[in-house]
Amino acid sequence: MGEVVKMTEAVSVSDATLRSFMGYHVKRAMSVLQADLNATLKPFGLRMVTYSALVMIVDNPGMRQTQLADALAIERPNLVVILDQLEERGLISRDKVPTDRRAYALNPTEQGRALCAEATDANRADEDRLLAGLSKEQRAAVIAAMNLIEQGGEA
Amino acid sequence: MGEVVKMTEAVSVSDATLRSFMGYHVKRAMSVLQADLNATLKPFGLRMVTYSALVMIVDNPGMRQTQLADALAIERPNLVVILDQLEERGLISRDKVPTDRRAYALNPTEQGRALCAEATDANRADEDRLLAGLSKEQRAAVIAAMNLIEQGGEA
DNA sequence: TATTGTTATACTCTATAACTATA
DNA sequence: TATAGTTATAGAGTATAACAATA
Repeated sequence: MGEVVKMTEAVSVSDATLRSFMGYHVKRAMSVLQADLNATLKPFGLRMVTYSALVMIVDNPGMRQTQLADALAIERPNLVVILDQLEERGLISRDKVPTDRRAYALNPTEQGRALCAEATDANRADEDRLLAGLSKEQRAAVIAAMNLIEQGGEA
Repeated sequence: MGEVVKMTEAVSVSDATLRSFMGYHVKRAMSVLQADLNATLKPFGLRMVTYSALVMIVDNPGMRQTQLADALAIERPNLVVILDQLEERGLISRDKVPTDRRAYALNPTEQGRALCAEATDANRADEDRLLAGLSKEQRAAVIAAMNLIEQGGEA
């Protein structure tokens, strides 16, 4: 350990270098978005992942677990626990596929559809509040930029 | 704009509902940005967090651990391990503060400053590549939007 | 042999309580 | 009492190998 060099008091901290990096800002924004989203979803007994999985199953009834894992960009083993939770709560069912006895067809229950619709409305309202300072065009521009970044990673 | 995420067989999966949510896109973009950034930092023996901490210390020599934790929005206990790594590699030092014997002043070493500059250059080049499809104005607009989201979370 | 869903496991990241030594 | 740094720990999130049943 060193000797005495410097001291800081009630001083402002400069993030001059980091501020010019996109990753820095996206990480911080993501942190807020995720916390906000999870708080909104909590009354429904859902988290960001479980909600995303439920939405996908409602939008694509009959899909298989491997498809869902690919679509959500998560690993198959990690999806199992998520689906267990949704199934235990009676929001989805794993139905046997007659043409392939290894696979399950994922389907939403009536309750699952209803909860999904409510959660989606709550979510929409929450994001509208959070993004109130942005015009529809600005919002679309940000989403386009995010998509571009996502594509760039594959190249 | 396509709604198709992936083709596992002859079947397309629709993410129509999720596509309209900002959180969905920011999460996916963040995943790419972080993977990309960490790959760029690997040759320097740094990760995203250790790099961020190093940059902050270089930009704000003498700052204390509590200040740094606040600035990076991470918990104090988690910062300890990060600083341990930077200190073991001789990139920073924890120097005693004469006016407060509880605290340490964080300072970069010469080696730390040098590595920080190299890593920052590599980072800049990497982000320029990833964001090549965006004009400077578009980039600034995205960063402004991210800042707005970050502020909104506090309200 | 390859694939579907599963189990077990491990590694990172993050969050909280409580300790020590100072203030 | 309160604060700075630390320790221990627990919870998410994420990644890989390997297994049983089936293709």
